Amino acid sequence: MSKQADLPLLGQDEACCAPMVREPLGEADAAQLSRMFKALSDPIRLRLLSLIASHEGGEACVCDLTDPFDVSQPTISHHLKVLREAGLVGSERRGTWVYYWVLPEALGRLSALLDTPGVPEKASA
Amino acid sequence: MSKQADLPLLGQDEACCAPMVREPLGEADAAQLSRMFKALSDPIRLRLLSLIASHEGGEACVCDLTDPFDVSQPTISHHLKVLREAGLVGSERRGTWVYYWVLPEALGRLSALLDTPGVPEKASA
DNA sequence: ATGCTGTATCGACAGATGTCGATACAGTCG
DNA sequence: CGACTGTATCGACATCTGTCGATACAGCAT
Repeated sequence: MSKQADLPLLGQDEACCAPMVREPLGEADAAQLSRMFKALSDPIRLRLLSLIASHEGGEACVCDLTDPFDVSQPTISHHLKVLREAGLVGSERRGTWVYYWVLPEALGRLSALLDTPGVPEKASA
Repeated sequence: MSKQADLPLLGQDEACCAPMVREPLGEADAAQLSRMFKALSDPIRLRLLSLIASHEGGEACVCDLTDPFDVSQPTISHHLKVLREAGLVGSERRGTWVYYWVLPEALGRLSALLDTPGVPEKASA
């Protein structure tokens, strides 16, 4: 995590949305999107994200997120930071605990990008 | 991010599909999905994928995929291999040229995973 | 066969990433 | 205040990743 330090956070506003099946990505869009996908490219981060997203109330305390994994607390903290800096989650300290929640717009944009029009895709029953 | 060499290709069949907002990912699913996201975590691969996906006929020759980038031909070949081994694209040699196409099911599964029920998400007009 | 073009593989290297233990910081509770 | 718990940062390290030039391989053309 060195290059990209100067980027504030990933904005919730930039980056294209149309399915990539429609038109080629520009360099800038690709750069930004790739940083979000990179945040999803680790199994622990993926599980963290799903734990947060599926936690009741839509948010989870770090204390809930450390136990399920076999890695150290600093490592979890590091992964949470990556998710946060990718713009995928938000966080806030409330008293003793720090809470994380998913930013649905970010996930939604990635989902839309990967959407493949024309494929049934299970008709989310 | 270490073990994974022994995995053949990413199967088109395993891995969960339900939005991660619904329930936490298991370790196995997370591992497989993370490898797909890792393939998307590079700007060049993202642009390659979108070039392939949006190319007429749904497939593109490597010869069409090399020029648009500032990197060497071996590097493009490497990135295409990563996409292929992640199960995101298929490829075939036809005479002199090698063609790549997107595997919509794979993208669709990732899209579904990231889908955030309850967010308008632009109502794909 | 010989050469030529398109694509893949190899070996090497700089830089990025995940992990850890140690430690600093933030709040709460005696 | 001082001790204690929860979380973040730091520095170090092994491994992984993207990139290159060199080269091998595949198929067409001469």
